[in-house]
Amino acid sequence: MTVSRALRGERRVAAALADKVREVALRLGYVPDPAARALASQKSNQVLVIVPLLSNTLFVDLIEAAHKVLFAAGYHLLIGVSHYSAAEEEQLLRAYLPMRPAGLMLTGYERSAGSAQLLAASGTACVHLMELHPDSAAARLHSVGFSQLDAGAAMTEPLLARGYRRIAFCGAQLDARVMQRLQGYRQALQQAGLADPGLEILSPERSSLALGAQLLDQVLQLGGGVDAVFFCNDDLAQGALLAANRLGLAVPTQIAIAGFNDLPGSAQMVPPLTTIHTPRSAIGAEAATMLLQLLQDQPVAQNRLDLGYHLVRRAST
Amino acid sequence: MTVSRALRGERRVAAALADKVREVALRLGYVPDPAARALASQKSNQVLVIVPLLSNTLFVDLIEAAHKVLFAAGYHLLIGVSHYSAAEEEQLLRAYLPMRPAGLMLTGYERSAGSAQLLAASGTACVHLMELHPDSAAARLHSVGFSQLDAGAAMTEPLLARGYRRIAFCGAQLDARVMQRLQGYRQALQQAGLADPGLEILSPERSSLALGAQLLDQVLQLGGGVDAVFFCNDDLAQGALLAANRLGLAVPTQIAIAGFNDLPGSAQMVPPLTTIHTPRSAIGAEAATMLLQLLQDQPVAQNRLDLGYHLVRRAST
DNA sequence: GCATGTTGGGATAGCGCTATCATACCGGAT
DNA sequence: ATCCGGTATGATAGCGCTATCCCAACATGC
Repeated sequence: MTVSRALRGERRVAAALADKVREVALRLGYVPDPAARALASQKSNQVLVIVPLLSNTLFVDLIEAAHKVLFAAGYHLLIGVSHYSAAEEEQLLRAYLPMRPAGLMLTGYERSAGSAQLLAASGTACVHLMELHPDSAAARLHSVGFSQLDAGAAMTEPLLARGYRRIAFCGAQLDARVMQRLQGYRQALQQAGLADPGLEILSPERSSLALGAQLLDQVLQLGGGVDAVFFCNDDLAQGALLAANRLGLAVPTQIAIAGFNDLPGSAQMVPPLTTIHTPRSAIGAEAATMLLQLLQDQPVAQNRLDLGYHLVRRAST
Repeated sequence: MTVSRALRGERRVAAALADKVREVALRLGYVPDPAARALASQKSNQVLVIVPLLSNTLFVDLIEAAHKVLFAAGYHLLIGVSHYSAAEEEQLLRAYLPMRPAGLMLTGYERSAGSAQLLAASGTACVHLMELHPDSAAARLHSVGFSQLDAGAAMTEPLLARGYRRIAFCGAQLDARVMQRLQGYRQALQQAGLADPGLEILSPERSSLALGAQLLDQVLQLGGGVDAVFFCNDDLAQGALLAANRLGLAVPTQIAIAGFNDLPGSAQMVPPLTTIHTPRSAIGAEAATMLLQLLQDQPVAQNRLDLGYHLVRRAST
């Protein structure tokens, strides 16, 4: 018992004894068995993270930052990929929750009834990423992110201010966050009296460069003097920029193109892409810190942490 | 004991009884505790995968494919990211090996002495990804991939055949696989009597679009009529293509650009990028299958599985 | 008829930790 | 000298499974 306590730093063990224990453990190469720990204490040192995709830098940034904070605190990440499917997410929860993860990090709030039930039944501490919970008074929920709706407006308004009048919106994937950005775009256009549902092009397909090119094509077929396009994601916008290049369309003079997320390649594009920079690493790190506080029964300063975003003006608009 | 056996399908349990057990387990929502299983059986159902990076589609493809095969067999992935650092890899092994993963999937063969020792001491089944082991007779080692050296030559030779004479090589990261591709490039040039160490530009930095642009700059400063550049990675090549576009350099007429790996964006570039397509998903899936055979003590058909690669000729050369 | 499998089911004893309660010890108040 | 509360250490009993041995029941071959 004393060794167990000394190594975990739990309760008080005389400093001299604790040092000796650690020294001997090191010398013998003794490492506590995580399985036995988990069995005896009824909780593991794993934190389950479920992201929609791994092939988007966005989520990788989140994971890397969270890993750094949690690994330093002795926790390990168990990474699940839901492919934007509530059913797959539920399947992952069903598979991983029995491992009694110490905590959870989930993306957004949209999930199946089964998932919600599993989560409630497990009672595991959970932090939600990317989206803030709409109800700021929901004290039981923890979230770190920014307002996707505001960010959508924050891209649209400057475009309006610059004089663009027929601004199309291209969305793919159509997950909750994309729809919120769309909502922000709509509100901004409405406020300017320029709303037109015909300017919205939505596709349920996975976001990609190739799809960006296709969506630009659709925009061009709209006619009616579309002078700017707000893509819900930099992937799409990059694809559109390349397509414009292929078609000999001048950006931004013939058509302006804007994206969202500020992915690595966006600054390199020709012309460089105007986009909204989102603080993925900070979200991952802060969410991990919040989870750690939850796990250690420390008071959490804010259960709804808004990390904002900012507009990055480049030459594509 | 009978329930345990019925649920695992281990040994023979009367079919009727086994069905009944499963039915009751389902009804009660009973799921065996993985920690208790791990403690009693001295092995977990987790497979540790260590990749250099998550921000490269290459490794994500590997992981997704391996996950699919292993998840279906009841195993879970424990993903570690080494950032191309042998020290970080060792740290990950030190953290994760005590969890007694059922198996391991590692990238390449370069690792620290400490890592090698940990691996040997653990005796865990291990499959190596991407690179084939140079010694095909090393029966104890299991690998799935392709010859990086041959692939390097397979890009260089067609360039020579097309009449390019001053072919530069740009490499970043400089991990083992990049160096093998470089070797293939060298051999091809030597065979053609066109070798020139001055045409090699190597940078230890992380591969990125921005670095690709910088490396292209360096190539242009070489002078001497460089007519083609083989980038060790599509990231770099894409960056170079964009940079050429910015500089008003015509590709491929003024300079031809080739990459490696056939990443998603490469076909979308202007002009589309000539590259080597590598079978990442197949490697992940086959490696997982091989590991599964190892875990179930089934005979493994080949302990060194060559999945090849192929040249994708596009307009950038 | 008996030794010799073979097969399905069960009893027992851990796996290596931690929760919990007990105890020893110490200084200070009575 | 006794009592008492607080603190450091220790004894005990599991956590929920599986490895292993055991046994009953029945089949097989000579």
